[in-house]
Amino acid sequence: MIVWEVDKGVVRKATIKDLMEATYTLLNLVPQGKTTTYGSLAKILGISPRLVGLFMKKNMEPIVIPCHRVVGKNGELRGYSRGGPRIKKRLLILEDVCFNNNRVSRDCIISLNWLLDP
DNA sequence: ATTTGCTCAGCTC
DNA sequence: GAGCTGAGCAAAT
Repeated sequence: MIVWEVDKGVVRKATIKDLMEATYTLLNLVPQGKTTTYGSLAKILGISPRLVGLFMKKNMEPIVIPCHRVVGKNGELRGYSRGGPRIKKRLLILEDVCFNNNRVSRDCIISLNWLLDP
């Protein structure tokens, strides 16, 4: 479990809520027409990929969080609680994300790691 | 292409 | 508390 710095050197463990907020913040960095993966987010946050999925499912704030821009590492859609993968794909196509064979094509997936590096 | 093992918060009982 | 369930992933087959 990662540590979460508050202020004045006060440090505590990251709560689930912290991690959820961090996840959503990172998600806001993903531009329209691109996607990222559960694993990539998880790696940055130091949590398991499953947990990222769990956050997406649990969160019930519809439009503000672009949950549909998170896909499996191989480009598979995985789940979508609001209407299933069909709807998820439809949303992505609406954003000009390229597909081949029900998978998001590689060049529409960004890792977010190299966005943070420089 | 398919199977296997790992992982961990939430949900149910 | 114990046991089951996933919006996942990587390695082995």
